[in-house]
Amino acid sequence: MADNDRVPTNSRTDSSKTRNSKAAHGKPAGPAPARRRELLATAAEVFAAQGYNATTVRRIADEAGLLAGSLYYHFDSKESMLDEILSTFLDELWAGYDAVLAAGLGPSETLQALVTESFREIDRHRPAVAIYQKESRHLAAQPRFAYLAASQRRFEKLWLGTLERGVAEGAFRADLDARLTYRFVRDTVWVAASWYRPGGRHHPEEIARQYLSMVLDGIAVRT
Amino acid sequence: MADNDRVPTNSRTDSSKTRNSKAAHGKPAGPAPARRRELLATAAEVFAAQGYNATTVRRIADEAGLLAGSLYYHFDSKESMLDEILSTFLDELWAGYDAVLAAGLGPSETLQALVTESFREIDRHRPAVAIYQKESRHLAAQPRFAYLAASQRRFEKLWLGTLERGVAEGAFRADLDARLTYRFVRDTVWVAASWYRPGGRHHPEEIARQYLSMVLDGIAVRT
DNA sequence: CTCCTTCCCTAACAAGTGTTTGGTAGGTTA
DNA sequence: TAACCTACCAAACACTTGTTAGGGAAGGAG
Repeated sequence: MADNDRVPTNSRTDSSKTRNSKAAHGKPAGPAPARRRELLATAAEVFAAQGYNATTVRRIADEAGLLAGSLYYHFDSKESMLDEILSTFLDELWAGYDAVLAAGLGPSETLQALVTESFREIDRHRPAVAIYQKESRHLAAQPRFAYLAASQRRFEKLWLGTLERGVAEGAFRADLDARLTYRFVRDTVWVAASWYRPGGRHHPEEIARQYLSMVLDGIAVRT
Repeated sequence: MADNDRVPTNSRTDSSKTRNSKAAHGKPAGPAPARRRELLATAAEVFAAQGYNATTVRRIADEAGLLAGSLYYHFDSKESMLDEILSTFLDELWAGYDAVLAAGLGPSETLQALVTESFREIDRHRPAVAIYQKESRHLAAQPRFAYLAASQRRFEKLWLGTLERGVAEGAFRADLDARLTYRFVRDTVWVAASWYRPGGRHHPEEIARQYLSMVLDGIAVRT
C-alpha cells in the first residue's frame, strides 16, 4: 500500500542479535514467526478490551503466559506492537478495497461491496478495528502513526466519491448532505466492531445485508 | 435518576475541612461552585481529546493554569472527576428522555424526538459523550461506575421497545432484525460526538433532521 | 562431546504517575 | 487589629510504568 511504506522509527540500537525489530525495508522480518503472531493476537485482544494506555506490558505477558521482559525478545517496544497490529490490519483492509475497486462496478454496487468487505474485515480483525476506533484519532498526531491519517484521507476520498458519483448518476438521493451521509455510513459500519462477536448468530454477510437494506431503503414502512 | 443514587466510594478520610468531596447523599456539595465547574469542563476536554488513562493530572492542571496538587483541593481524585463528568451528563440525558416519554407520542414520533434530543445532548455535553463512548465499556466493570451499565440497560429497553412497538403498529418494517437495527441507530447517533463541533455549519436539529430522513427513508432513490 | 540458536527468566533501573502534606498570599469577618 | 477561610503553591512520597542487562535451560548441528 502506498500509504504504508513508512519505516518504523527505531530509536534503539539494532543489535541484530535479536529478531525483535522489523527488517530495514518496512515489513516484519522474514516469515513472521508463529510465536510472534500469537503474542500480537493476545496483545491486540487486551488492547481492545482495556484500551492501549490502560494496558500494561505485564498484563499482556500474563495473558500470554510469560514475563514482561520476555516480550522484548520479540518486539522493540509496546508501541511497536500497536504499530504492527494497526498496520497489518490496514494493509489487508486496503487490499480488500482495491479488489472491490478493480471490479469497476456502479456506485450502488460499489457501496454494497465496500460495506460487505468492511464487515468481513471486522470479522477477521475485530480487535484491531476496535483499537483503531478508540485510539486512531490521537495516535494520528504522532509521526510514527502518520499513516493512520493518510489512510483516513484515502478512506474519505473513496467513500465520499462513491456517494457523490451515486448522486450524480441518480442512484442516491440528492437532497442529503453528502458529507453527513458519509460520516453516518462510515461510523455505523465500523462501530459494529464494538459489539460484534465472531461465531455469533449473524455472519458478516448477513449483517452487511441487513445494514444495507436499512441504509438504502430506510426502516419506515413505505406508504 | 433511579440509576444514579449511588454513593461515591470515598476511601479517604472525610476531613470536612476541604469541600472536595461530595455531600453524604449523592450529588455534589451545595451550589457546585463555579470554579469547580470550570475545572471539570477543562478536565472533560482533555479526557475527551487524549483519553482518560493517557491524561495526567499535571496536564489538566497545566490547561487550567494551576499546579497538579491544587486540583486536590477541589476533587478527591482523578477518578472522581471522571465520575462527576459522566454522572452529571447521564442525569441530564435521562431528564431529557423522560420529558420525551412523558409526551406519550407514537413510535415514529417518539423515535424522532429521542434522536433530536440525543443530538441536543451531544451539542451540550460533547466532551462527556466522547468520554462515555471511549471508556464506558471497561469502566462499567468497576463497582463505582456500575451506574453506567444500569443506564445502558435502561437505554436499550427504551430504544428497542420503541422500535418493536413501531413494528407492531406497522410504522417500521418487520423484516429487519430489531436488535441489529437498534445497534445501528444507537451507534450512529452517538458516534457523531467524535466529529461534531459546536458552532459548526449544522446545528443539532438540522443534523437530527438529516439523520432521521436517512434512517427512515433510506438513501436510495425510490423507483 | 561442543557450539550455537531460540526463547525465556531474574532483577533491576529511570522516568512518570496519582496523591499527600505543610505552608501562604489575599480577602472577609468579628 | 486579630481570627479565619479560600484557593493556591512547593516539595515530596510511594508506587507503577516501559525497558534493559545478563544469564540459563533446551535442543539441534557439526
